[in-house]
Amino acid sequence: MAELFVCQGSDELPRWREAFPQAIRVPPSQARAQVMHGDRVWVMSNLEGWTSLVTTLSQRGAILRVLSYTPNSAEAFQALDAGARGYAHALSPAPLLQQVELVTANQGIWVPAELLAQVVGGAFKALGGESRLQEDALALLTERERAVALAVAEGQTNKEVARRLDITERTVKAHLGAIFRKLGVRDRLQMILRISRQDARVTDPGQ
Amino acid sequence: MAELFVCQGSDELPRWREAFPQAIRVPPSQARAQVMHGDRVWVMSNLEGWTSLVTTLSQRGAILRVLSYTPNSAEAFQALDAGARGYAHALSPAPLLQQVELVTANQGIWVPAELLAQVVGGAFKALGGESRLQEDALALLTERERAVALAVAEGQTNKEVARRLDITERTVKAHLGAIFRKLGVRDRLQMILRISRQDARVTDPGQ
DNA sequence: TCTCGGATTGTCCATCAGGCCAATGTTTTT
DNA sequence: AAAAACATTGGCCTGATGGACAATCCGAGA
Repeated sequence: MAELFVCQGSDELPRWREAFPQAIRVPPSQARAQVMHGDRVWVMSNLEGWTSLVTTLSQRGAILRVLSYTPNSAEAFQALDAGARGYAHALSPAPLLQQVELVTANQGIWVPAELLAQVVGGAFKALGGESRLQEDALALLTERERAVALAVAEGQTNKEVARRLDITERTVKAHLGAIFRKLGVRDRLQMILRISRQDARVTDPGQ
Repeated sequence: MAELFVCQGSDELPRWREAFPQAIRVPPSQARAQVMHGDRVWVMSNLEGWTSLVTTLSQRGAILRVLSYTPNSAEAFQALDAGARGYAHALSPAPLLQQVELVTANQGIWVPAELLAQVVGGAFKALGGESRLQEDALALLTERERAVALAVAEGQTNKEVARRLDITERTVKAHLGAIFRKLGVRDRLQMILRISRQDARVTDPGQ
């Protein structure tokens, strides 16, 4: 039961490597030859013909997960329809990837919380995972800090945020400093990754 | 984070008790009062108004699973649509129930394998068939530029990227300049928003 | 062969980002 | 009432960032 990662030579995905240090990288040309029943396989959605590859390998009895740089519901459907059991952002942090691994290895389906609603149907109320943790991070902030954080998360500069909130750029910096301290990040980049992308730790229902 | 089992007085479900010895049985009348955010809840589908109960509790932030004596895809859909993350046979053996627990506790969805195709397929149809892949912003970049972009998208500084790729910080800047030009963005923030968070549009104007 | 795009590095420079120290006024909590 | 937290702004300083202009090397084509 090998752990395999099908990708182009260029993609190293350090976070993925961090999550699965013992896994094997496989070029798409050799995937069909190497994957066997029971293998756990990750496939990048930027490969040529990834859907047919996923179909083939899942019919063979492998557990398929698809990673995408641009997750969207349409692609998620393609992945699931092709037989994948998991679909996530290619740049997801290691704990999240391990969570996906855990879920899919146990006959579960894993898709990003924000796509869940669309995957299951119109009115699916998915209040789990990301949104909750996301709000946890934002919940640590004050009203004003949250406003600054959200503006910065849209890619605005301090000056632009200042104009939008009608305060001085200096004040924006003050809020940002407080935000960084509270969230334990070093700069706006890390902050964005913290509040706008999925973050998860594996839950062990250890009785 | 309690483990709760909402059922009529008659249902004892020894297998369920075996799987979760420490769990609490709750009559449906008290479920709304006792369930809190983060609780893991199992609901029997033979209860009056189980769908609204599931909806309420899942919106409250609990993790919902539905157990049925007569599993079928229609009911599975109802359960998922109401916010449940798991759906299984009420008489499933203990290890399977624990598996459902594990999967759903980790943001996964669990439905019986024989219903999987219909659930996924149904959602697929509901959204209007296959759709075209949006062009990948990363595809516009060269091999090296992509590597830089991905590293930067993880929140790394130019210096860190330089170390990782074993090039000068100056070269990193050169690549970034080319990336910004190609993607039409002004800085790394905008680039990240561009390559790692493309909005999920299902609309398909072409065709 | 000669040109073109890509990878690499350099210097110079204006701007941006954040940290540090400090201040004032308001609101909330104890 | 006193303490703590929050919102606001100031100056100063260091390092990070990105553009402009320019150079070298290399492989793929015309």
